[in-house]
Amino acid sequence: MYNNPLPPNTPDSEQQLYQRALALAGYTMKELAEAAGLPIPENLKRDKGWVGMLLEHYLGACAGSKAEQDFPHLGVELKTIPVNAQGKPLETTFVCVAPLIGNIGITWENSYLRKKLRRVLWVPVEGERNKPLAQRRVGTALLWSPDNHEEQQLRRDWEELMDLIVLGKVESITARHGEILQIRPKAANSRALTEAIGEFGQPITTLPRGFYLKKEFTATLLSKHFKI
DNA sequence: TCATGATCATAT
DNA sequence: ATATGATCATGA
Repeated sequence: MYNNPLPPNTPDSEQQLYQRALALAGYTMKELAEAAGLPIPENLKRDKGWVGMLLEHYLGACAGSKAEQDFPHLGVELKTIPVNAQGKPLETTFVCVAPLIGNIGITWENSYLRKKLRRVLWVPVEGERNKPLAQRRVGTALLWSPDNHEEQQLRRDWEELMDLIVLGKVESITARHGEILQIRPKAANSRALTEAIGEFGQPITTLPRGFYLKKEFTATLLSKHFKI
C-alpha cells in the first residue's frame, strides 16, 4: 500500500491554509457544492459528515487519511462547527475515540487527544435545523491552540476520565463528568461493542466511547477570539 | 428547550 | 471492528 499522498492542492503553509479558510466566509453550502460539482443532500440526517467533507475538499485536507491530523505536514486539525445566528455552537465537538484498553504508559503529554488539539482550524458553519442546508453559510475561520489555562482544563478532565477507564469504571462514566471535556458513546449503534476493563479488572465488552468538547468551552474559545 | 445517549455514512 | 466525518432525537 502507498502512504497517504498529499493532495495536489493542499496548502503548504499554515497561513495559506488559514487564508483559504477565510476566503470561504459568506458562501452558502449550495454555492460551494455546486462549484465543487458535488450533490447536496436535503438534510444531514443521513449525511452527518457532509459539511465536514465539503470543507475538507475546499481546504485540501488529506481525505480518508489515517494520519494524526487533517494536515499532517502542518500539524493542523480541521473542525467544522455548527453554530446558530449568534455564532454559538449547536453541538459538542468530537475529538477522538477514548482508548479503553492498552493505556499503560499513556500520559497527558503523549496522549492522542492533546496532539489532536495542539492546533485546530475551526470553521463555523450555520447549523440551525430550521434553515435549509443549501442556505447555510460559512462563518469566519479561527486558528486556535489551547492557552495555558485551557490546556490545564483539558489535562484535568482527561486525567480524571482516563483514571476511571483504567480503574474499570468506564460504564459509570456519563457525559456529566468533566468540566470542558466529556465522554459519550461513539458508535454505529448500541450493538457495536469493543473491549474494555471491568470493575474487577476483568475484560468486558462495552460501547465504544469518544471524547467530546462541551459546547460552553467551544463557545468561549470562539467568542474570545472574535471579541473586539 | 436542550443535553445525553444513540445513531448515520463510508472506507479500510 | 475501527477510523474518518459528525448530528440526530428523545427523555427530563
